[in-house]
Amino acid sequence: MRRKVLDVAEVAFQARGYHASSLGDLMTAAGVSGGALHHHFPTKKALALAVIDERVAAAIKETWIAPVRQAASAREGVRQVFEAVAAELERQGFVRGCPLNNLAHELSLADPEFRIALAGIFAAWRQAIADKIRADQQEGREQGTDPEHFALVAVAAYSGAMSMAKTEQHAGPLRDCLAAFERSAAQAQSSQGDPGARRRRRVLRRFGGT
Amino acid sequence: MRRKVLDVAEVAFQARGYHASSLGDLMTAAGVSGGALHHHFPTKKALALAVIDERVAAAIKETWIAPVRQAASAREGVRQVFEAVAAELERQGFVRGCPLNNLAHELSLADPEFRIALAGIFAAWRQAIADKIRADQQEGREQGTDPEHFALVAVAAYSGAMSMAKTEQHAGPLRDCLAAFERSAAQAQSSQGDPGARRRRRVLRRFGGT
DNA sequence: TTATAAACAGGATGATCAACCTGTTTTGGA
DNA sequence: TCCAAAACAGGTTGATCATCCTGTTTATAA
Repeated sequence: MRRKVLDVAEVAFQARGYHASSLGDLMTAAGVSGGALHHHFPTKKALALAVIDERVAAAIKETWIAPVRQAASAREGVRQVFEAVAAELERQGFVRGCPLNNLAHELSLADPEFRIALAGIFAAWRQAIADKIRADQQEGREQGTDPEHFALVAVAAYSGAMSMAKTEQHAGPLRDCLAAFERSAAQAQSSQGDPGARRRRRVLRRFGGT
Repeated sequence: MRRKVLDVAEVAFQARGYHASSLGDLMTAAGVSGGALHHHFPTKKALALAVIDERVAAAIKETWIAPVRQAASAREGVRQVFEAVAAELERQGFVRGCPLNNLAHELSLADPEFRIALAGIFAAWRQAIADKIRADQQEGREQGTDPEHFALVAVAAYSGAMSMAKTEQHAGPLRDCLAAFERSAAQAQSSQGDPGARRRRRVLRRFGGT
């Protein structure tokens, strides 16, 4: 019952937003009485916090954190996620937007508890990518890359591209962002002829080695 | 009177969002009677459309489009805007987020008219940056850059970084994004040792020149 | 079996909302 | 000066909202 309410609330908050989703709507959609809902979630805010902590965080983990960890490298992981999300949007023919960003925009300024919960998910998201960059570096790749900067730009570009994709109802921005990312990756690879980068890599391989 | 209502609505929609701002709040804040408000804006939706068309579009023009056009180059313009916005946020000590993105997330799926109005602003924003890249190219710069890709990534990175800045209530993400951008620009410049790029530049300078 | 609490039902409540409507005032042109 | 239209006032309406309250059922453990 609690699970069903969370299912319905997750979908409704994602599709219509927090304020536009009334508890009456959720009760009807979930087939739940007011008493039951009030028992599990005394207030609407409590319900939203549960959705954020249990569902939105899980969505980021499944969509982003796990694939990036499993990928051959951070760049390859980011590329795969962009590709997978764009493909899924094209398959669905509809863009609902990023669950985290959708709620972050509506609720970050509404209540400090919302804001902190949402900020924590952003932080975990970025850290997973930065950690992957650091792992790459320990294996000799990505010597000139700042892990935090890379993670921030990846998350920011994804979030912003998804914003536009949602507004335009088209996966194009995600595709273009992916294309730009791949082009810059190719450029970075070709510019490894940069003498500074090559020297730095040798040094770090010797000093930071296994 | 109409102007005062728009002023108040712009601030309220930005700070609390569309659904969380009641017409009663706006009437009180603007010192306007219900009849006056209903006279100028028959429905709440009409008011929101006016805010989008007249205020949000103007904000993007002032903050982004005009500075980019006036800048020495597209990259320099983007850099300046990031710098100016980050400095302003640090001065205010509070992050309200990007007006366009705030409304885009809340309203894009709520109503097709909202969505189309918002998508138009995004398109104009991107086109101004892409046009500046093309102008740069006619002057011999940015030969290897795709104008649309560059514009999309700039807007996406800004939007996403601002999302995080709003959620974290800190300008850090904007600063980090700017730092990553400047680093990649330096890298791109150093990799202009790429023989193809150098040759292309000479050719275009001769052909497209003044 | 019985005691106890959790889970749930269904409705009541007061507040708030957007929209609307009927008058009154102000403005601008003839 | 006169008239018509725009601008505005102030209150009403019916709907909807989140919350809460009183019972009833179900599960758990002694």
